[in-house]
Amino acid sequence: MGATDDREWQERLRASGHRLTPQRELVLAAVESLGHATPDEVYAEVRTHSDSINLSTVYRTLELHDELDLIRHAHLTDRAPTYHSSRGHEHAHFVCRNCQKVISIGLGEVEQALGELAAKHRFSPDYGHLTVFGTCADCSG
Amino acid sequence: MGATDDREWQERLRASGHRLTPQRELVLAAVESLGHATPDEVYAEVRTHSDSINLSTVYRTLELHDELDLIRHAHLTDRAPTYHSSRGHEHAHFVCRNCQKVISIGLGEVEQALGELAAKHRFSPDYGHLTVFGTCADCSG
DNA sequence: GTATTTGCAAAGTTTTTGCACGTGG
DNA sequence: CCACGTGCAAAAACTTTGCAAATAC
Repeated sequence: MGATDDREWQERLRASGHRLTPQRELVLAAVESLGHATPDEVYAEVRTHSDSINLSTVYRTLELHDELDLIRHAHLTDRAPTYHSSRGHEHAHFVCRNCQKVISIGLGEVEQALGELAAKHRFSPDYGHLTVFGTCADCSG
Repeated sequence: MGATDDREWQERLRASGHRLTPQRELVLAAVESLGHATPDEVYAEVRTHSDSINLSTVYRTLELHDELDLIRHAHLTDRAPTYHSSRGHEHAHFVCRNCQKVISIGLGEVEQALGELAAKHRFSPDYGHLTVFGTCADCSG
C-alpha cells in the first residue's frame, strides 16, 4: 500500500481521537496481506514480523479498525469471524461448506442482484459483510 | 404440529440409525415454538417444561437435528448461531445491526434475486442459511 | 505532562469431550 | 440384551476485562 493510503487511515485514526501506534499499524498490515483472517491468524502473522504484540491487543485493534471501517469482518465459517481489508474492492463472499473455498464477489454484482429485494423490504444491506454459504461447482458435481 | 409431521421426523431419525428420545423430541419442539433461538435459549425453553435435559445434550441434539435437516441454523448475530425449524417455509434473514430486528424473506424471493449470480459463479447457495446484515428502514431514517 | 494504549494475567463465555450410567429398540 | 444416548464434570476454545507500566503527542 502506498504512502497516500497510509496517510488516509492514519488521519482517520487521529480524526476519531485515537493514537497511531506500531501495533495498530502492524495489525492493519497483517489483515491486508492475509486477505481473510481470524484474530488468531492475524496475531500469528504479526508475530512473524515482530513480537511486540499481544493477543488482547489484536482483538482490541481489530475491533477499532472495524469501527473505523479500515477493515471489515464477515463470518466465513460457523465459528470465528474473519477480517479483511476494506481498502480496494469491497466484496461479498460465497463460501463452500464442503471444501471451504471462498469466492469473492464484487459489490456491484451483489448489489445488482439483491438491490430490488432489499428495497422491497426497505432494508439497506451491508454488502461487504455478506456471506453466502453453499456448495461450489467442484463439490456439487 | 400434527401427528403426520411427527411421524415424518421420527422416521428420519430412525432411518439414519438414531433413536427417538424424549430429549430429541423436547429440543425439536422448543425450536419450533421459539422461532429463532440460540442453544442457550433452547435449553431454557426446554427446562420450563421439564428438567430432564442437560446443556450438552442440547448442543448434541441441535447438531444432529441440523444434520438431518429437521432444523437449520443461521448467524443472526456476530456471536451464537440461532436455530429455527426447517418445517414450513424455509427462509433467509435480513438482520438489522441497529435494532436487531429480523426480517424473514421467503426462499422464492431470495432464490430469484441471487439465482443468476450464483449460477454465474457455479455456486449452489444454501438459501435457508443466508443472513444479510444491514440497516432496516426504521433505523436508517 | 497526561490521557491513551499496551501487556499481562485472570476471569468470562460458549462449546466440546470422556466416561459411567441409563434406556430405546 | 447391548449399542446408542444422556448427564455430569472437567477441559478446551475463544474473547473480554482490570490494572499497572509504557508511550504517543
